[in-house]
Amino acid sequence: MGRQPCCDKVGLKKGPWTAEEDKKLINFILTNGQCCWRALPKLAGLLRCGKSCRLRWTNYLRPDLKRGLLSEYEEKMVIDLHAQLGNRWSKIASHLPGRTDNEIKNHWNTHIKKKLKKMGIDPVTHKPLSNKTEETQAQPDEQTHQPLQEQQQQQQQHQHQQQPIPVEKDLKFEPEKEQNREPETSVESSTITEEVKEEDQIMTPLFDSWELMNEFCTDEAPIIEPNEILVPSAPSSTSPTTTTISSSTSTSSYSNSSNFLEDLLLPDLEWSDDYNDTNFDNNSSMALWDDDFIGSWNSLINGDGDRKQVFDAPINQYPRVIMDSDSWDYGLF
DNA sequence: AAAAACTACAACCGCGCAGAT
DNA sequence: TATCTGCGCGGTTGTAGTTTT
Repeated sequence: MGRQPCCDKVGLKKGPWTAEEDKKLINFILTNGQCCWRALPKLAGLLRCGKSCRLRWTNYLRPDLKRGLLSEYEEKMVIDLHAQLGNRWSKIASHLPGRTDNEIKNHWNTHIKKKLKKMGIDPVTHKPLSNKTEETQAQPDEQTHQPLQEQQQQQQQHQHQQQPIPVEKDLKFEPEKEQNREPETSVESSTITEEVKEEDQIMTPLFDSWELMNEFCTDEAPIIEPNEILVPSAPSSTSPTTTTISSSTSTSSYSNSSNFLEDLLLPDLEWSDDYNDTNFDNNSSMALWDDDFIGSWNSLINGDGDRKQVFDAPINQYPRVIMDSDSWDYGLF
């Protein structure tokens, strides 16, 4: 009958994670991969519920995460996607590799909302704010927020002009469609989209195509097995070859010890023999953990300075993560 | 210098869905 | 088929850090 409960919650620790706990979690996942979250805490020696472990891993410790503030480009993406999808943060996050739904949600609530309001845009409807809507609609709408596109669909349905677009269609980010929007329904959105499109051209090397991005979903990423983790070991002038990742910093008030991952039972993290044999061209070779990324993670975990600064680089300088389905086929993951 | 107010974000909570039994 | 759990999602809370008074 059914399954065992997630956790008995008795004697389980709550609140901020400590460096020690992070160490255990990382260590366990790197060694064993992600197994079922329910069993993980026990196996990893953690007094946490599986849910908490999953959250900690997916939102903070996962190696393919970008850290730091969202770039302007990412912000625009979020705004545009929010106009289409509403508060479906995980869907929005799936379009922004390396970003988590939690991160985007927080950023939306703390930064973007204010920004839009300042610009005179209703962050809920993405329409220009009138005094009336600002005062009387903002709060109630928040509860019953409908994505702009859905509102449009309803309008369209109402007008019997065309068949409704299936909701799932929303999940595809289609810049072309943006252009076809009726101006009065997405003034800001289309403006943003145009800017995004401009940037898109610049960003093409990162996001090979919108199609590619649409297909990428962090949630769909295969489980990373330890023997599948690729870490460059080739000498680099800019980054040490060591894969040592040291003590983490976070709100969990980590120690400044730089020996964090020295203690980890890291699997042999070496170049895969296949690494240079992939069909990626060398200039755009991708790895889960490339030099820059390892450096960034080192910085993050070492706590050397403001972690936000570590990633305060243009998006095209972010470490790349596997995001095209072909990659899975070549044993990189 | 200290207290209050504000900000940012990690973490928690509760719910719903999908799948296991 | 019914029951129950695992997991993921979105909303909310707690708290550390920062700024203002």
